[in-house]
Amino acid sequence: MTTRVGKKPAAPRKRAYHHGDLRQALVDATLKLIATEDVGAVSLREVARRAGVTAAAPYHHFRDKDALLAAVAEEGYRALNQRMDESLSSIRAPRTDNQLRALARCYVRFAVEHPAHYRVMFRQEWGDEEKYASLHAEGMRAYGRLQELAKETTGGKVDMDTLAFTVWAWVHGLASLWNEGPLRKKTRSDSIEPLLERSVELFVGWVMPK
Amino acid sequence: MTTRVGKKPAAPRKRAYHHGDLRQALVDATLKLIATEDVGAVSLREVARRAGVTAAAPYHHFRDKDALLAAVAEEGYRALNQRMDESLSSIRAPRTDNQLRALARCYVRFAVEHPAHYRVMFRQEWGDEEKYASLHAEGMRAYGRLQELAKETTGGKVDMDTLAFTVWAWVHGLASLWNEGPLRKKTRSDSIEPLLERSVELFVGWVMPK
DNA sequence: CTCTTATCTGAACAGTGCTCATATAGACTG
DNA sequence: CAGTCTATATGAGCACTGTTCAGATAAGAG
Repeated sequence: MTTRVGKKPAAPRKRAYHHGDLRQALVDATLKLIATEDVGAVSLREVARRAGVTAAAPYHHFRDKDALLAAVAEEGYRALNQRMDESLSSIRAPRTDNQLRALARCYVRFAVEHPAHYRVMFRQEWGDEEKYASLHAEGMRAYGRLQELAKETTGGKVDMDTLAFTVWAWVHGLASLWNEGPLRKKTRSDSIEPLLERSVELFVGWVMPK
Repeated sequence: MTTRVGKKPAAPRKRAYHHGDLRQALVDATLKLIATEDVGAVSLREVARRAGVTAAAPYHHFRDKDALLAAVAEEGYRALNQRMDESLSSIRAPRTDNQLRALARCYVRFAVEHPAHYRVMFRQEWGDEEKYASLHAEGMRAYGRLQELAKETTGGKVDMDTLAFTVWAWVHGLASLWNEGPLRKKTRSDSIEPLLERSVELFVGWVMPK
């Protein structure tokens, strides 16, 4: 039947079929949608509409709506990872404290610049790591950077995972609290930058005292 | 028909057409729903169904679905605040480090024990603080505890708000990362307790060095 | 007792996720 | 080239959703 016969060995590029590459087009349409609207405005039908295709077409590329959103989330992690790489490689004095500063800043900035996208990345639905394996893989790449940094900092002797977790919790908390509101209301500025800068210095002072 | 009590001041029993306190019944039904299912399973119609009422009835008590969820969120903050109060008042040696430990533990535990409820409390929809004034008020009561603690810690001299924010970000991050998955997968235990305990000691050691 | 008002119903509308039989267009085989 | 074969897209349809609205009903005020 329509179950895979194993003939097609992971086509590197989907050529011009009916649409071209509908899968990516759907992901892009979703990204464009959540860039302005919030994630609640994402409906499979609207996404299909924007891709110029019927409501049933996406089901040939994604198992269901969650599968599309998972692909969007995965691309979020990819973008975040790339940004972290760029940020780390552009440090003049690559001491661990500067690396922590760079990672924290670009993590929080990414989340604040793309709130809906960031929210999709952390939906509870992605819990099943077999079902969403590639998403988890990409997410773990991000965590890997924190782990490496933690290893350098602690010298591997004490509880490096706890440190990495705690750092992640901190930046994720800053970003989430800002994006979801309650934190935003307590500060004068409409930018997170001042708060971010102060929190970073506070935190770095704790983790890496001179 | 069941018992027909003449007076009905505080609405003990669901009565026929006009049922005692539908508003609270709807909130309770939602709470019962998200105690087992996740928040995506909450539909106004299902909640109405469980309250033994038609789909249109809730609209006499809540402007829309979000208004119901906001009431649920508000009750979440109330429960959290109560738990924090109890926790703080049951400390033997009320030093600031013990207070921070207590707050962090009971905050994270609440979030982990009621993941869906906690998630509702931090929906981006509550951004409008005029529209959801009472919700924001209850949320700020929770933040107030952190602020007080930060004031005691810093003696009011340095950046107490930054400290309070950072602490909040930390506990919120721990709870969120655990609930939404990525963190959970990196630890052996199916309980957050070991990780929580280590993170708490790490953090307290930073904020309040001996 | 009548009248008023808050509450609840039943029906309806538009929109959703998803399935299925059917149509079509590239790609593969001969 | 013709003749498949299969992935892709369609359009209709189902069950469900949030929300509105005219009308029924109950509870309380006069």
